[in-house]
Amino acid sequence: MQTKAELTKQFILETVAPIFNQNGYAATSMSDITQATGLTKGAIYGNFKNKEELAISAFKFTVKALMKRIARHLELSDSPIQKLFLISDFYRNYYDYSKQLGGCPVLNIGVDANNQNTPLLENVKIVIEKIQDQVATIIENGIEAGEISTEINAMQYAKRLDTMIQGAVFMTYTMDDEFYMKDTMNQIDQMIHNELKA
Amino acid sequence: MQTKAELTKQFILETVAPIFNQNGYAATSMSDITQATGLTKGAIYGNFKNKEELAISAFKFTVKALMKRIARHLELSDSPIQKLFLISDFYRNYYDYSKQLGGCPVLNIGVDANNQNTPLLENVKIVIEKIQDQVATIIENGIEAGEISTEINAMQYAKRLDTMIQGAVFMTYTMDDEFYMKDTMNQIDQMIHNELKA
DNA sequence: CCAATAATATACCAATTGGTATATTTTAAA
DNA sequence: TTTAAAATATACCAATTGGTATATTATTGG
Repeated sequence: MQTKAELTKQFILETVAPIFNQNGYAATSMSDITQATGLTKGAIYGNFKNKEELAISAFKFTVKALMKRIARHLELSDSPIQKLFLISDFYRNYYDYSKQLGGCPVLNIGVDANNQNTPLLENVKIVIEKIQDQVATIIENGIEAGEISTEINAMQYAKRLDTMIQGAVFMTYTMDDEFYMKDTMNQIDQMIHNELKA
Repeated sequence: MQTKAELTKQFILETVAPIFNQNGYAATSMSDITQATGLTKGAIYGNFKNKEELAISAFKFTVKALMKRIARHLELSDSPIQKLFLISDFYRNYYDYSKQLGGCPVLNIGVDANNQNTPLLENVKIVIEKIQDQVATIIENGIEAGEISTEINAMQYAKRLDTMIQGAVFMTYTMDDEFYMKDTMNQIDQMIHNELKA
């Protein structure tokens, strides 16, 4: 059984995470947080050392939910190459899903923290590396399974896919137009077909 | 001859633009601005209505410089397809150049203004559309000149290029690693060769 | 060189910022 | 049910926020 405090901490994070994600670090005030949670400063500062620790925890909270969701989606197939198609499939609906999170945490916090909040930025970097490692592993498994050409540099392609996806997320949000997301995913599917397949 | 006030206005913009671009709107305070310029609030508010107008003017100032630089680079060839290669060529060195601007204004202000500052976001949208129109025009000229396949949808490809470039800018800045920029530009060159060429 | 005006500096405003010390309430084990 | 401890609320802090009214200084055309 969870203690009351653990539940409160959880509640604060799930309430505050989308706010930080939407507004950014500086534009989110402690009074935004007390207002949204209905709690007082005592409760917030009792559970988190300061604003920065809260922002980092909130980022981790959002990323954890996102990663779990992706991982679950990738379970729909065991085939490495099909898993790659499942990634583009996941991002086809990412605009709607990520809106619930307050936007894409990697993009938003990545840009927001740049030259602003070093510890926060470090956490974003770690997440990006983790994602790319996972995609690279899928590609490597595909090569071993004979599904993907041995010519392919797994990490390079993982980074290419990640770069294209982040570009599509940025354009989709900024222009408020899902065309970018959908078209980029079509482009990625074509890449998998034409360049990656053995 | 420019009046003293016009020179001051110019000076404020060139001093303040990179600060807004780096920090974002909320994280840039009026005292940051007075400190950086060495001017007082009287001078700032005498030249700009308020913080928002200053931020918008600063964004336009940066974009103007950037667009001029790109336009000049594209003058190096008259051939549409060579102009496309010149675009990727320009962005190969974009990390170093854009650092002087305080980062990529489209990416930084685009993300920062999302759900935060509607007038600022509108200005970012207009810039993105303008850029895409220009690229689409180059592609259309290439089709007319017989350099580019008639199968190509100019605007779709302009958006794809823009999306990939923005993704590369984001990854390069967030990871502080130019690999993303360089590799994406190689990828774009390959696309031009393999998909666009007539 | 002078006067009208434009430009900038100064001093101030209420509101809000992140954070803390302390008081109060709630929790949970005995 | 009592009680020690944990969790939350309250009241406060100095510093900073964006912005303004007014005083002072520069500028520039005649």
